[in-house]
Amino acid sequence: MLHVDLDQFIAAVEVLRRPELAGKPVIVGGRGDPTERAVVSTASYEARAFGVGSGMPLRIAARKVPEAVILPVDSEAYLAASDTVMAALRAQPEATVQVLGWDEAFVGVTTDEPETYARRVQQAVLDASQLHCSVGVGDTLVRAKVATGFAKPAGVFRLTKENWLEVMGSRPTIDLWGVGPKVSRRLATLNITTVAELAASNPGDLVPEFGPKMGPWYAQLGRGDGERVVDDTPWVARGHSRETTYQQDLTEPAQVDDAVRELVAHVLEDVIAEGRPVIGLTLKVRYAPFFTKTYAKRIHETFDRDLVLAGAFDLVAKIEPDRPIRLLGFRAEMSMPEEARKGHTPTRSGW
DNA sequence: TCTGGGGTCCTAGGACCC
DNA sequence: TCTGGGGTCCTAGGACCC
Repeated sequence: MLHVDLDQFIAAVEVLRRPELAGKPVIVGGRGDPTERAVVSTASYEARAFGVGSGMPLRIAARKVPEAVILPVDSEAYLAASDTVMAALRAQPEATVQVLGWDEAFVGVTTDEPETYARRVQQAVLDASQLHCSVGVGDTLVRAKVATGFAKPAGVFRLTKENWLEVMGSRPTIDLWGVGPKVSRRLATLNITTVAELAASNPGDLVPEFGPKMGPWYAQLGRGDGERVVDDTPWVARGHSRETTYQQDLTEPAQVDDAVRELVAHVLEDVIAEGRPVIGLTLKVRYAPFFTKTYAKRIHETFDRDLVLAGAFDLVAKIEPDRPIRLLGFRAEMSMPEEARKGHTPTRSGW
């Protein structure tokens, strides 16, 4: 199978509609105002050369590259570009397409010449969208996904059982898709620092540290093994949430009340569009300066706005008083159609 | 003048039941 | 008087991804 990933997706879309930006350091984030609390969504190669990367506070990025062009996030434009790209992928002969986000997808296909097929896919995407992409070829989803990292920019790379350890074995575990800073550190306490060491580990040995599911899963990840089937089953959302970081910390209860009403109203719009009842609520609170608490409760299946709002205020009542609040998030979990409980991947989530 | 916003899934521990 | 063992549900929190 193939893993297709657009290069510099957001920055590339911005440059497409503003050609004068080509070759300049472009940073996209927040409302495009580096004095606000926001982070970088994407930086162009030119901006990355200055050490700017996604996730970095916008004001720090602006300080690193004073001459950068800073643009607001325009999700509708990216979604439209994404739809064009995904349609081009689905139009490929015999392709099964599993969308992972705005700018990437797995493409399942049976062919003796995957590199040739990959080049055709790249050309089709370019023709349809004027965007360049990189393609990883693999015999599992994990290997195809990891291969794409070696294909950038605009290339093709193959990673299979045959060359997995040769290519990945000496790399740190954090290079794996699904291993982050915390897990790589915990693995290191078990004397596992490289992919080869993880691949050679006994799955059972990881259970005490990571639990019955995650332990064996990490061992499998180290070998590059796992799912081999691209699944194009439509995604079913588990829930919807809204978060807001306030430019000024909230200090008054009345401010919190207003903020919660607004978040709940927005989430309910999304939930109502899904047409499935709400069964759970979570309130996330980031207290200034920087620690986060979540409060959750289950509720009986309901479509009723007032019941959801009442549940939200049950959770608000648990907020620690006298602490300034920097962020509020509200999530509504929805009941699932029984047949959709397992196995689906989000088609769209952030960037 | 640090640290977005949208998601998914897993785990620990307590409550409660038989 | 002391208190097993299995199970489920719920809340809180952790980790990761794009």
